[in-house]
Amino acid sequence: MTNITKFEKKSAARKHSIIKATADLIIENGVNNLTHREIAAKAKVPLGSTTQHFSSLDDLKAQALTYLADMLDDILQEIDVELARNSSPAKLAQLLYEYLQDTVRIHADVAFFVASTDDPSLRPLATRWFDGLVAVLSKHTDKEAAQAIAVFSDGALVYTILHNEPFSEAMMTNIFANLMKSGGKES
Amino acid sequence: MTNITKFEKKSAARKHSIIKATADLIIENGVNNLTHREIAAKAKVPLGSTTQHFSSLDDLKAQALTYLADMLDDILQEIDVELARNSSPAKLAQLLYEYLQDTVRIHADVAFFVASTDDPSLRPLATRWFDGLVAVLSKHTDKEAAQAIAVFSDGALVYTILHNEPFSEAMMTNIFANLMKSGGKES
Amino acid sequence: MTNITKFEKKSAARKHSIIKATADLIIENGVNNLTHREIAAKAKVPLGSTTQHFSSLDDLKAQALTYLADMLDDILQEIDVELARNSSPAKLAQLLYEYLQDTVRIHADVAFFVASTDDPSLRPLATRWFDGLVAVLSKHTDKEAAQAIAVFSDGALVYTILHNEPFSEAMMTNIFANLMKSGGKES
Amino acid sequence: MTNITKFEKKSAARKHSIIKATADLIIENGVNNLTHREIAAKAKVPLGSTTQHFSSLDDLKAQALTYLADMLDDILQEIDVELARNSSPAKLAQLLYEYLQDTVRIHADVAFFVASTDDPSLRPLATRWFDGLVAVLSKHTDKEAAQAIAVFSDGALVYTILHNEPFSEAMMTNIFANLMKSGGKES
DNA sequence: TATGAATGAGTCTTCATTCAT
DNA sequence: GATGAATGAAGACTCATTCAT
Repeated sequence: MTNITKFEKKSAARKHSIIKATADLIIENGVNNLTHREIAAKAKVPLGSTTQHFSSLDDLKAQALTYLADMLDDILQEIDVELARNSSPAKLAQLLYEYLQDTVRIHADVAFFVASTDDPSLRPLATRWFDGLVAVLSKHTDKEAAQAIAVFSDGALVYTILHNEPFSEAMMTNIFANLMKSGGKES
Repeated sequence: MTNITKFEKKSAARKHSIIKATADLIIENGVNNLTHREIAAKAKVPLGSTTQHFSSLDDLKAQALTYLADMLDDILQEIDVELARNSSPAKLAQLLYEYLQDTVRIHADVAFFVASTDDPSLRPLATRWFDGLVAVLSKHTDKEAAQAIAVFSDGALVYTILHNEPFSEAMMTNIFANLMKSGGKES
Repeated sequence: MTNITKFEKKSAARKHSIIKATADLIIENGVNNLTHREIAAKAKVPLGSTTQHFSSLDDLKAQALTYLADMLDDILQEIDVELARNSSPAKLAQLLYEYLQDTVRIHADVAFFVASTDDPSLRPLATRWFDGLVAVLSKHTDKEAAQAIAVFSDGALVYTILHNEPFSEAMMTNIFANLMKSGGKES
Repeated sequence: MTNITKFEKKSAARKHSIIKATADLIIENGVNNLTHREIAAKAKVPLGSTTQHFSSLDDLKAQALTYLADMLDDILQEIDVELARNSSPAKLAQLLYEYLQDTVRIHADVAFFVASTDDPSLRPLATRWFDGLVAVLSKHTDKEAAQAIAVFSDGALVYTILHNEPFSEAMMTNIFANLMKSGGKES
């Protein structure tokens, strides 16, 4: 390993720690309350580092949101695996209920939405979860039901944020049962 | 009409025009991008007027959001009236589809959500639509189905914002049919 | 009594209540923290009244300080009367100690000083107490001792403000005894 | 000298020049009439620099007052040295008379007093001179006389400010003679 | 390349004073 | 004369971004 690569590694590590700190602050304070100073403090790097590696605060924000979106992909994969074993409405409800209990992830989801409200170029981050969920569900039900469930799950996210508690697992079980059944019949 | 009431009327009118301008800007630019200067320009009043009647920008924001929320109540009442005549899933889907086509109103709804994300005291504004819709729907189906439809409709709102087009009316018809039927059975 | 005089009386009463409220606020918040709004609120008069009867806030401040200075004259007269009966150092110390315990009056004295620091035209208000005390004391001791005691008493005022408790009465007795004795001898 | 220390030196120099400018303005205009703008103009630095190194205007004010207080300590030390050689009342009167002739220093003293009137946390600055003077005097007379002289000297400061001329040196000589004699006798 | 001081544009907010009613 | 809405000047403060070192 040459010195140059060492440098690069070090630099990349620092860059990553800044992205991570930014992501943490997005979860904590919301996506509209970022400042270079707070990010530098959280990441324990000099202020200059937060402008050195990123063309602007918006750029850094976008990268942090992307980082968070990648994280959400992991949940999706877990859901995919679980549904392969058991795709009953109750199982699906359970999996989504767990997701709604994860403060970090639902705040990340909110951040995608809020950010894309101000900057349309960030919309793909906000639709990634929706599209992914539809794809996973489509393996077990028809496309229309999959979409219905995905839309419902976004509604449940909103409910959870506004009520400070996840939408009822029992009701989700019933609802998913109906949506999947009907989906199967109608498509 | 005495001079005093004339005064009050004029003053109230100006205050209202500031609130209206703020509401317009919320719809146009999002709830996180308000400044006294832009509000004053939009309302065509001097900068000082925007602080004369409101204790802070947050206060003004809250009043503008309340004004928008009151506006949404009107739609709800229309839906209430329409459903009294015909509460079929297709009719419900049609009414919500119309709502989702109204850019101003869905952006208002988003503003409630986004604002309450940063300031919990604004949450009641964000839940007002949800609670109202549940109340209206409860006249025609059981409570659980009413909630399911309301949650779904929030999801459809998110879908609409993120995709720049309302969620399919046809699919909503199917979905509501299932949710209402099931609601009827289970309760 | 004609209507006009009634008006005048009413107007004068209102003006006086504004001056009184201003004086109260000077004691409470210091002479540098006056606003028309707070004065109007304290006096329970409309905002306009506080500018109608006074050419400026500085004018109002000056009148309020004059009102307070007049109040201090009363103490001086009491001291004068008391000293006529007993002009011993102990009596004098007791009288000044009482004065130093009166929060309102010492804050008034501070206000004169602070105000005259910013506006030399107010200096006469600040020297009125000093000059009056010298005059009263001069009846019982020579001029030089009278001045010495007056200067000392201003120092004791400063001490009292900074230490939040009056300067020792016992020490004042000793000190006055020396200053008066010496004054008698040396002049 | 490394680059880093060069940086620090330059930065510290600028910070110091801002504090110095603030101190100058306190002497010139009084402690209640500071603005960032005037400070920046006086220090010949951009407006932003006056907020870069100080958390608030109050913080800057406090640092400027501390700077002035440190300056006053120097006089005290001179007095200490002089009194070691000759602690006669006449010498003491001469030293204090010199002090009262120094416009900058007496205005600094006034600033401590006025500032601590609005912000009790600044009181230690205002009592520093008094406590120091008592300590120095205590080497040459008893504690009570030392306190008496210090109180008197605060009174003489007030006199000087209000009359625009120092209190008489001759009278101070007499007064100190009496206070020290009595002190000597009573302790 | 890394750093953080420097800058200045822009923000909210306060309030004396004016003046229409 | 009485009122309080209207105005705008001025203030404190924040912070993204630049750039000298």
